[in-house]
Amino acid sequence: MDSRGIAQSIAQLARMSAGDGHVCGLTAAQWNTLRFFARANRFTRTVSAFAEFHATTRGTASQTVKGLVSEGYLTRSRSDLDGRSVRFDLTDKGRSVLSRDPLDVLSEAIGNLPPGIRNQLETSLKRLTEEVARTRGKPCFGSCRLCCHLACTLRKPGGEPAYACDLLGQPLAANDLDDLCVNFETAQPNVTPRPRRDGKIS
Amino acid sequence: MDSRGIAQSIAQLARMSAGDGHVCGLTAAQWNTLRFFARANRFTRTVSAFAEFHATTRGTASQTVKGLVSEGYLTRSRSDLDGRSVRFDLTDKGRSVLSRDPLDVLSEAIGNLPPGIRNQLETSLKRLTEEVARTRGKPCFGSCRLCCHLACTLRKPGGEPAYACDLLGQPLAANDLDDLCVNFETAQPNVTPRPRRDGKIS
DNA sequence: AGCAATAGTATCGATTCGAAACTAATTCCT
DNA sequence: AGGAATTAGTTTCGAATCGATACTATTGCT
Repeated sequence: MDSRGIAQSIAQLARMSAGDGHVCGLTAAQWNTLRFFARANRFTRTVSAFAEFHATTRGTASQTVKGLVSEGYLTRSRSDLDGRSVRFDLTDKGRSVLSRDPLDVLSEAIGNLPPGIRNQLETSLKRLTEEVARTRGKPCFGSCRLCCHLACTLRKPGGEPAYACDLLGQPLAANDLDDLCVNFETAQPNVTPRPRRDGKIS
Repeated sequence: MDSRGIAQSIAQLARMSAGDGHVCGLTAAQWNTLRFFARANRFTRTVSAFAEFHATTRGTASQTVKGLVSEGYLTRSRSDLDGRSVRFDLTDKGRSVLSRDPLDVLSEAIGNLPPGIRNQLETSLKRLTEEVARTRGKPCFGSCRLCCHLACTLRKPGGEPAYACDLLGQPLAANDLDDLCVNFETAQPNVTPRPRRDGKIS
């Protein structure tokens, strides 16, 4: 099969797995939104970040989020650091409905792959995502663990390491490190970082 | 990353690559439709097959196809074999616009993968597609070449082989063998074929 | 203080979608 | 052969989605 065929099979796999929509009374857009807010770190659980992730406009994203708030799947709270910013968090109801995520049929199929194959798949997908994001000029949403902005300091030898985000100047808990972040940038030499508006650093 | 993360990255890759819609004046749904009719064999270029492939209803599929016909990307012709059936074919205009397919950014990224990695990716995707299709009870749309219904007869030793579809009882040209087919069934032992309504055989 | 950029919201029109009703052709069953 | 059930495709309607645009409020820069 040629590259185009493989590209289409990725698209079809995503379409097929996304479900027929309307599972548990949620639309496809709402499922995507919940998945995003379940995986994004606290700097990233915003309307703007979700809009960029979901390749839509802020207006559309705002509407979808508003619907989920009014139905009790998300809570809305203003940011202390930035008066413009609003953060959205999953409620217990939101978390519990995600246990019936229609995308799980794909997750399970992936879980059935042999570990080596699965790792290879993950690596390939990461590479493809980065490459497409680069040609599109869009951010690529990785986790802190592989991000060039992750700062790790060891208080004392043999003790617990402390993490922080270099870009935002904010501390990171150990279980924040695997969550998605808008500000992700691959930790890798010989890559000129794309221009970006800075965070709350000054 | 866990299986769920990989599943989501497949979904995100598809979303990101599908483009912001509206490229060349075509919507995302229209692009998907053109891609399908460009890859499907003549038994499969129908509204019903496309609806199943695209995980939508026949009504929606019919509307999208109707729009593409009226804009000159597809032609509509009734089937000789089945008076109910209608076949749609790409026009030259349809073929030419596909050369600017926004999905090509992903195709190119895939083309940049090392051949071994690309083959591994293709294999994994095929396996995942089959597994998801099986749990969903949906057909999986493969090409004749790997289909259990492909019949190959050799007229005379050393001559050109002749192909046919066992299920439909129809001859297949050599360049039909790589196209998508609704009736695809993996050629593989120890698999009980799922129940299906038969084709035009009798 | 003044201006530009950013985060989020609201509104409007076009498109899309799913569900259901409908026509016509075919197949199944007896 | 004849009638019921199935299948292919279309149409219509209402809800949801989306993109574009305008708007408010906050922040950053000078």
